[in-house]
Amino acid sequence: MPELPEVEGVVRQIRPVAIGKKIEDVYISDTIRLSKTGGREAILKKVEADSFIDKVKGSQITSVERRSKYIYFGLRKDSEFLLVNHLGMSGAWFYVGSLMSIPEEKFRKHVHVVLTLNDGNILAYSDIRRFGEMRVLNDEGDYPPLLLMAPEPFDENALQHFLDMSESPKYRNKPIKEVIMDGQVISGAGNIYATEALFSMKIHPNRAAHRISRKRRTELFKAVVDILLESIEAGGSTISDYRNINGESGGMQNRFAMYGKKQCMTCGSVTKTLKIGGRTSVYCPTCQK
DNA sequence: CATTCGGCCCGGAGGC
DNA sequence: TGCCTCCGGGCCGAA
Repeated sequence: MPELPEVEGVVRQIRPVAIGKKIEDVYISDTIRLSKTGGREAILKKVEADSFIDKVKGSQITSVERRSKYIYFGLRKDSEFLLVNHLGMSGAWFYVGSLMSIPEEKFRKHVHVVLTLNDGNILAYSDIRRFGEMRVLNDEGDYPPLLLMAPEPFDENALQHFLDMSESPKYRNKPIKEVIMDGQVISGAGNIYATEALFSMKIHPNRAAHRISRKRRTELFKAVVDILLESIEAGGSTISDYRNINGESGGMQNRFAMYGKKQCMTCGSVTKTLKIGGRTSVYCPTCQK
């Protein structure tokens, strides 16, 4: 499940091969078309398949940026607009000569959007679970949730934002893990990195936000930033479906101290799990208080 | 009016 | 082998 570090890795790889290229053709899978016909909105949100093609085909890619867990493709055709993509649970981009060059069958058989570039290669979007999203927007304002996202965690105002939000009426009584994973409080940290940061700080995931001192919350925020940076460095985490645009897995999963562990690496206790904010949360009952 | 909760978009994995 | 259940990021609408 791609979180900030995985999306950052993808963006860093797509940027040099995509910027300045023209999108000569666009393909949408029959599966997605069928979903739209059936009144559902798998992947393509608020836009019909043919309308999506009309808008994107013939445009030039002017920028590729990450914002939280979203990828923003800056496109230009007559005027500037955005193609915004969220990878959901299992979204992956592949930059290849043809679909047959996508390394694994499970990704090949779930390709739903293909952008043919004028360099002879394609950017193919595969999404096994179809939890991903694509939107065509004039700007961020066309999709208001984007405007509500917390600052980038590496921005200088992100810490203050986190401290303020975690003390606000809406969040102060919530479990700290749920607060960390809320994209309006911290951008880009999901289950994996929230779990790791809380373990490194020895904080119980169910502790109410306001029951942690400001000083400790400041340290916790820094722990989140550190784990995100470490993961970017390691090429992201591959649990099952994350791959970079060359089909390679990340390396961060080998450095987890708590996520997915049956036993605490520090004290040997059997770990416990709890449902927090609807997500499975693993923690050490001995180390985390 | 604000918060909470279930639904939605799904295939794959694991249990029986 | 085949069916059932669970899982999940994030938004949305109903309660």
